[in-house]
Amino acid sequence: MATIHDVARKARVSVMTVSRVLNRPDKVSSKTARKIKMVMEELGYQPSQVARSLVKRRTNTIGIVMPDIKNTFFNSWFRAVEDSARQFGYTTLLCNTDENPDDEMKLVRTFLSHRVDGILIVPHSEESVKYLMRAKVNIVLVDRVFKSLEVDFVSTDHYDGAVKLTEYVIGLGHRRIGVLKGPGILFPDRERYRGFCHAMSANGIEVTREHVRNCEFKESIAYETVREMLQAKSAPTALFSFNSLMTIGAIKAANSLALKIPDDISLVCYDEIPGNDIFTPGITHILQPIDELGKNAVRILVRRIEDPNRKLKDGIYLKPELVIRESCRTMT
Amino acid sequence: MATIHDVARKARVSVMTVSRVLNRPDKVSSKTARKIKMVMEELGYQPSQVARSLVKRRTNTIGIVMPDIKNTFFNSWFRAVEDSARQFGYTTLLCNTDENPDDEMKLVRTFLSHRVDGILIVPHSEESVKYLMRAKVNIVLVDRVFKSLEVDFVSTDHYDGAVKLTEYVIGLGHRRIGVLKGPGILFPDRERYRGFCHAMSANGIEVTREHVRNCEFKESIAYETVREMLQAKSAPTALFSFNSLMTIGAIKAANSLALKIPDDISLVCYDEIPGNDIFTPGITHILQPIDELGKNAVRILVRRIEDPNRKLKDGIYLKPELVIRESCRTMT
DNA sequence: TTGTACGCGTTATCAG
DNA sequence: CTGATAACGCGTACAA
Repeated sequence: MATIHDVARKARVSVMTVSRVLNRPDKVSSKTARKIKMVMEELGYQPSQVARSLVKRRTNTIGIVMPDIKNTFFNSWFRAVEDSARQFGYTTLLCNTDENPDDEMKLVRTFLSHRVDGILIVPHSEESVKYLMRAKVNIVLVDRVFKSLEVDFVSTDHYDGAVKLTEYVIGLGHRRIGVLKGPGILFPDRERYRGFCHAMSANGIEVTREHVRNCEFKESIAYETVREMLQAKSAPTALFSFNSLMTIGAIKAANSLALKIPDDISLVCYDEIPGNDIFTPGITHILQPIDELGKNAVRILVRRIEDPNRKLKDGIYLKPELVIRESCRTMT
Repeated sequence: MATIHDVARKARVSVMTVSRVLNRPDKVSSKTARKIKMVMEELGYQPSQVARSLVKRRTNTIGIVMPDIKNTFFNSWFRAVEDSARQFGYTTLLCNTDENPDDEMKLVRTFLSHRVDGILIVPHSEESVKYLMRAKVNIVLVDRVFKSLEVDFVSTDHYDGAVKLTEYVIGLGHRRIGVLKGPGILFPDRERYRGFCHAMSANGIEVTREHVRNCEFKESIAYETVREMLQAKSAPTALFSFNSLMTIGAIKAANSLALKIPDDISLVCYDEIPGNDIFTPGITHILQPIDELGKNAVRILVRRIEDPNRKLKDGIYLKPELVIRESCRTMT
């Protein structure tokens, strides 16, 4: 691949002049500029970002660390991220952690060695975030917040979403509401549960242990759990699933028992499951402002890249939206 | 961020020795090696890939260019790609083209300037591919093949898939089969249509113009088209949709006319639509070997990176699979 | 308006 | 086994 020297030689000017038509086009006579551009074209010259990065100490890249791009939520989010990043002139490096802390740490290290200008991370472990902070890397946490850490973050108001969803279900007359939650390690999981409990007690309904289940955010576990719950004597009349995978497990469980949604069991969940707009019944769910989550994450990261010493930490919670479909029946 | 010089100074050795513990650990006494490693740890030193890239002329990155990561097919594919790329020691840069040739060209240029070691591209335009070839970049075409170009590629045998699917429908007794295809610009589109036509004529069925429609791979157009087709006097009894978006449009069209799948209209398609494993009726479809498509693309690209002068061009077509669900009725 | 000299962080070469 | 020196391709003073 041609270098700036090749261009300079062929155009019979110094490399500096070539460099200038790239960076300070006004500082070079339009005549030589034209000639140089021609030569660049002929040679198919593309300035080397790697050389440029070395001297400018900026790579114009940002690293994205997430659990799994196959998850609808994450790929939609990434799409918004890539679009805005590109507008700001950044290229995105992407990798998946599968919620594995070791991989997460390794990947973070890899990004560091690539000298990305900043990192957008949907973290699983606090370790990698702390590591990044010690390394003074520009970083924005997405979705999962660690309140004890002084970092920029963008997340959804999961508490609010859970309240909205729970109150909707309660409003329909349900009292025995089953909850499919995670192990309570991640921030969104805890917030959603907090929101659920709040809405319940605010309506004078007791949260019973047997109806609150840890499904590990896994389809298979949710499937078994729901099958068991629905066959119990005091089975819940409605289910609140905290995550798409668990929702899918729940639907399959209901199907396997030949229970109809919403006639036999009502179902609501966080996030939209794939195909929800196509098939019936559509599941009533909490829709996160995914695009905004992406745009804001990039906006905040770019601001920090441009002003690394900025004292103020930005942390925002965006409001989610209740999308009502046909998965709940009214209890009379 | 600490440099190799900082480490060298603090460990009271030359930078060369530090460099060696990273690259030729055997060429340095274990004693000094240990000391140096300690210092690296203390300083949180991460070797700079950008400096390293400059001298080695290798960035250990590969660029992925695709239409849209939100498409299930592409995000699954990318996942397989990222996994294998990482195993080979590469980090992935990812961007979306939305099938826009101008964006595609720009993004390709950006990747070039970042000096990626190779590019995996699901191309829309032949232009960008030619450009890449002229620039002598290592490149593997994925899914969309340009037969006139001497490039490595990995694709599915779309012809074979279309034949299988069409014969299945014909075997069920259908004769009036509607086709929702694209404009015939892209390779898979053309191959699928070729396969369809072959299967039809092999069974002595004429392909009628009115049942072959160009839907531009868009949900909205497919929706309108299918509504129109289904209301015609000699409406098809079965529909073959070439792509997920069009399939969704078709389902919505059938729903809007209160036509049941498969009772009133049978439907088959290429690729699995989101949620197909959850809802009923599941749509009978052609499943591409997505993971293999990803793994092989990386494998071939890596081989070319390691041996850029390799004369032989690798081109492989993987066989797709017919997945039978409940979206077709038998014609008696 | 254009050019010279140096540095960015690493590795390769060649001595010691 | 270890070190000095010269690249790698480009941008930034500072000169001319």
